[in-house]
Amino acid sequence: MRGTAEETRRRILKAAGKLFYDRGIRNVSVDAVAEEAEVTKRTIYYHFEGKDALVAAYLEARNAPVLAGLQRAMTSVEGSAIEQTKALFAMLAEQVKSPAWKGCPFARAVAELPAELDHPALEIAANHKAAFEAWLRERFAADGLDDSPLLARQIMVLLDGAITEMLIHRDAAYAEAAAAAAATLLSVHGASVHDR
Amino acid sequence: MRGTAEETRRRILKAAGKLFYDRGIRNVSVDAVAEEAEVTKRTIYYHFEGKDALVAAYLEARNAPVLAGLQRAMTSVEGSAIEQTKALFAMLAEQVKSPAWKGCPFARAVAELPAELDHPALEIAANHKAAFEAWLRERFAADGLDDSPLLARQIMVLLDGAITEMLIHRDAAYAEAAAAAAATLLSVHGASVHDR
DNA sequence: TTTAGTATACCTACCGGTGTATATACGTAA
DNA sequence: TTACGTATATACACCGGTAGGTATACTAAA
Repeated sequence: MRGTAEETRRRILKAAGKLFYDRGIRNVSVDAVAEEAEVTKRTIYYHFEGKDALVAAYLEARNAPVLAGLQRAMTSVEGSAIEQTKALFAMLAEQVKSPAWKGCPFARAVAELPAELDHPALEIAANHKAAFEAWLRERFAADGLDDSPLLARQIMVLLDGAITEMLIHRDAAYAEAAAAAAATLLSVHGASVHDR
Repeated sequence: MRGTAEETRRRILKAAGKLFYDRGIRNVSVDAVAEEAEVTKRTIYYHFEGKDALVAAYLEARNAPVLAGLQRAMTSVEGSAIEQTKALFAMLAEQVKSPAWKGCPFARAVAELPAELDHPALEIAANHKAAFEAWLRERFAADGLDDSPLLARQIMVLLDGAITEMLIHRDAAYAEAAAAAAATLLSVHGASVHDR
């Protein structure tokens, strides 16, 4: 059997994504990915240089969709920066209800991979986080908020903090607490509920 | 050769702690722990039921010292809740400078271990986080702050968020942003810089 | 016929874990 | 004090399973 190379590659990546995210990178063997993708291990090594490259490709593939999801969570609601930021944390609170939710794939990859081995995945994760922070900065600056670089950074901290706490406690209350904190910070920096 | 059992056990735990924290739990074999502890693997399995039990014991051993460190970071400075909370994040900003710093061992364990396997370490991590949150709650209530449960929760989010971001970016700026956010939240909830 | 892609089978290293022999500390009785 | 028995503690050697990775033969499309 032989589909196109691109199709096979996508199937491998999809299987890898599911398993890596669900069980953790080091807990998933290349054999397991092969079985999930209904492909032999040799085929995986035809398409990817090794497990590390597969992991990097997995994170790379997650980057754009996750970023888009975060942005959509905010822009899909009409309203000020405060209301949109609240929507962001509301989405988080919603996600934790699903047992399949396992936190942020990028943060988990960094937590799992020893830094000194400079795994290619580490840079991908850092770029992902930096990208959303930059997007937030623009968003807040567009609303004319004071010190949007600091504000964006603080929202990132709240976001990843809420994810971490929810992963540990499996309790949406942390997303709600983070939402309230975000609203407070935004209003202090000049945001009002009704502008824009 | 034979020291006391307690001494050997401590040596194993010390070695396990160093390696698990430095490289990640799944990246460290029992053999590696044995070598680091200058003990044979069989000795480890005499003292611990298995790797899972060793991991649990490692986290259990970290609980009290880490908690004490966090509390000391706050109580060692004179001043209001705001000043003490700032000191907490200042300690974090200091730690990230060390290359040996690898974030929160509890959060990393949770990120690395698949939840559905209900590894004993997961509960230990959750209890640790809950314990510091409870302590913060008491601390803030003692200062007469509004809604100390919410406030404590928000500080926890900022704390673990700052740790996550710093682990990813290796940049103390996130601890500083978190410190500023914490100060803002505290003052909104009734804290002043000079009370107490 | 060539060549990109897939399958079978296999390799070596190392994983967590164990069977068993041995060495030492310590309570007990002469 | 000494001799001894026993529980405790460590060492050595080993196990089956599985990890990441590969040699090679085959297959199907161009």
